[in-house]
Amino acid sequence: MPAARKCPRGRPRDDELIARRREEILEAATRLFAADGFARTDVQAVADELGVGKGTVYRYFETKEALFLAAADQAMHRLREAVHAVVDEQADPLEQIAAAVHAYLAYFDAHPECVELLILERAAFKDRKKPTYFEHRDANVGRWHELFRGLVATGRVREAPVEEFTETISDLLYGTIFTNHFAGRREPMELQAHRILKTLFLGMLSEPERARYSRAAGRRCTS
Amino acid sequence: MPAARKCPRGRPRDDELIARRREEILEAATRLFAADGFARTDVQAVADELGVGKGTVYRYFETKEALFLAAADQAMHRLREAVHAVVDEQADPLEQIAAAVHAYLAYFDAHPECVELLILERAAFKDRKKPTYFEHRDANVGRWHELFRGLVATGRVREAPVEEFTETISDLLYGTIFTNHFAGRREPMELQAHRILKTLFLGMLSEPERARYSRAAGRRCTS
Amino acid sequence: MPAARKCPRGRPRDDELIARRREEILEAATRLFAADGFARTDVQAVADELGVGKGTVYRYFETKEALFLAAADQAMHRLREAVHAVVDEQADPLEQIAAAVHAYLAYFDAHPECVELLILERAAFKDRKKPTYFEHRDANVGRWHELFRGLVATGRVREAPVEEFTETISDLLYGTIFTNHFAGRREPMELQAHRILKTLFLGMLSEPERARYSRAAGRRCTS
Amino acid sequence: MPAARKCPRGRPRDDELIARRREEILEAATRLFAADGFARTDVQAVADELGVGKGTVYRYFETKEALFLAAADQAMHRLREAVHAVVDEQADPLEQIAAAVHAYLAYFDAHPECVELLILERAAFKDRKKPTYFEHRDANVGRWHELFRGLVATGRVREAPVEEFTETISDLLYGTIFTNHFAGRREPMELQAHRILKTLFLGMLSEPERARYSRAAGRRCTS
DNA sequence: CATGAATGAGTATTCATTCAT
DNA sequence: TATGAATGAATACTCATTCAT
Repeated sequence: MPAARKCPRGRPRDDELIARRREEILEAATRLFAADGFARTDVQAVADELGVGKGTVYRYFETKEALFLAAADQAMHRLREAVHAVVDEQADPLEQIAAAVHAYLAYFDAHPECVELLILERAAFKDRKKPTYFEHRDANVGRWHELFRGLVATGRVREAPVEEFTETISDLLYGTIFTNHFAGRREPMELQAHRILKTLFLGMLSEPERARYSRAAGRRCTS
Repeated sequence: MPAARKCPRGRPRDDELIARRREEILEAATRLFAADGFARTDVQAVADELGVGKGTVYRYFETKEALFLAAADQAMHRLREAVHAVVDEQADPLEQIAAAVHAYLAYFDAHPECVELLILERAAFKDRKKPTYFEHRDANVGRWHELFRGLVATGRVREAPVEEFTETISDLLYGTIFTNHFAGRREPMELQAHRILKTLFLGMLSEPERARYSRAAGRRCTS
Repeated sequence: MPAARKCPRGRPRDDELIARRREEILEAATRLFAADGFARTDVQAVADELGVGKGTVYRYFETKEALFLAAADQAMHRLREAVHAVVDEQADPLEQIAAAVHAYLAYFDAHPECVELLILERAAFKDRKKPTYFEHRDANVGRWHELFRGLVATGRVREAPVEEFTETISDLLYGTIFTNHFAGRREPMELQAHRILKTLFLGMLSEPERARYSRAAGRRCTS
Repeated sequence: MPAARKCPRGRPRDDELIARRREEILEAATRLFAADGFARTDVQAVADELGVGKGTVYRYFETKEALFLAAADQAMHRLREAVHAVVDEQADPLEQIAAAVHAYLAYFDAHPECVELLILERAAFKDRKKPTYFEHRDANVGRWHELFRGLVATGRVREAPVEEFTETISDLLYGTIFTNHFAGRREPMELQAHRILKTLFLGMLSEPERARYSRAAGRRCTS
């Protein structure tokens, strides 16, 4: 008799154990993939890192590819959670934007491996899959569109299609984390967030030049 | 007189042919690397594409890696040339900025393979080399710093360290080409350039909100 | 108590099987290397010979080179054992020498592949390693020096530095196995051993000539 | 008749030039093959060493293999010449033997590359060719047989088939040059020659032991 | 369930040889 | 005749995946 195998009353939470193990594998995988790249990381190395057999890793993830994609997905999930958490603390929409920018930069500042994962995913799975990053971004963008619609309606943000704002912010942040990571930029994260927000909110031109530029742009559009 | 020792026995080398062949290899390589990734592209495939033997490719590039890096370098060189060409046609500094943004986006719009190359380089050669993109960027940035110093001095751009401007523009453009390429964004390139310039120059806020934000930002800084 | 942590999850390793497999691989490798040379022997061929996958061979030996050197080492070990076994059966030192000579020649007569291995090792690993043969020889020579010292002391062998004897024997045997193998000499092994021992023990000269030669040599030395 | 093919009076000695060039190539090849082994020596390297094109080497030797074998053959030729030269200076047969032993050892002492060539030839061309060394040896051995027949007839060497003597000497010398070269033996060449001759001529046993051994050997043979 | 032994497809690189010039 | 550009056959080694224990 294989016996109580964890006693009467219960045999509880094998599921929990399984979930925890899954997380552990994903974390080890993230670390190693980010450090060595997809091709140069052996599944064996992931198993070794955890002190388990290689077969065990394969019980949790069908293929090396699935393991990698799950790791990328996890990273994006956590980014989303981190951003949501601070956004929800703010009432004012502009403050929400500011909070989101801070949280976004802070997340990748604290988890540079995640930037690596974004790159690696593209390099390794170009034609097999829509990038995880954009999947997550698109799932989120509707909410920001609404927010901007409100801001335009209340006259706090200038008139323009709201997509212009979300895309610009999105691109700027995306480019920033890459540059931070690849070029090894050492600007303190807080200052960087301020700089970005200031430029996004106010632009670069001086007051007199703004007027001139607006007029010129207007002419161009109506011509 | 045996003539200026100018009768090199044997088949003479044709430098021009060599240079042309080199370019051809690089172009085929760019195409294939971009299409399939570094690891999945055989050197054999590059040779086949050109109808030459594999050994010939190796006569021109010591290793597959060298071939790849040369392709990436060529792409960046051409970007630089394309940008310089249009910038030099403009006299007004703000027009120069606008021209550069257009040219940058137009280049990657016309050569999406180059975006791929940037990604692949990072994924494959993370620790072996400073990314080609940033090497070229850094070689260029001084010129833009000066330009912005002039704009600040003449009061056309608001007071701020010029690095803030160059970095913001740089990051925004970098993020934009990636998003365009990865997420398959279909916004017409010209419109995109306008959107980006408008936001960079004017910011997002409405006039009344600008005042409020400036005041708040000022308070924060002095507190 | 979960029992002496002696329940290693998973398939248990079978050390004996591993050792046997190792031997088998070494034997196949010896055969093939000897037949075709180092360069012309594929690791795949070794695997095929055993009906296993190539990867399996690499589980046991890190590189083709390591496989080869292990094969050479095994051959020398066995030579040593074969020689020791017969030497230990003899009490008289001269008989021991005779037994060693017989065993040495018999070993290479029975295992001509081993002669090949000696050659191949030198040809392939000249600058990477002290030849296995000489490593083993040097590990053994002390014992023979002692034996000869005893023989000189008891007046059974003429006065001379004992190294002269060991080196001469060693060189003669070494040259003999090479010549046997390379030139395809067909002299029966037993006769060959007798011929060698007789010459080593008695020399080639006739009695009268010995006297003359000794005198001449003496003159030369004292002059 | 294809015309004077050699012109009127003069344009002399192309043949001589060709022969000289051939020698040069062979010398460079010997050096490089000995240093790096057959497989690791590129024909290109031989060409570079001489400052000529690779095609030129191929004009003189059909294949890399032919080049190697010619180099080995040249080495053996020179050995033969060196030995003959000193032998012919001696009148007494025993002195001739001594002179040959000296010359043989001196040759390989001065040209260690030749030892390498012997090895390499065996390793690379085992089944394609009778070793050059033995070809040359066999071409020579008849002469030594005669010499020994004379020595036996005149009672200067003990009664025995003359092959016993030539083979023993041959094997001992062969083994000696290998050991010298492989094990890096540093015994001065002159001393080594004396040691070898003394043992060959006188044997190792003391006078009393000789008698005993001879008797025992006799018993064994007649039993 | 966990393990790790076994497998074999997949690939960059070298270099002897040829032959157009 | 000499050259060296072009060629492509040949080959060790890795590592994702499977499956017997």
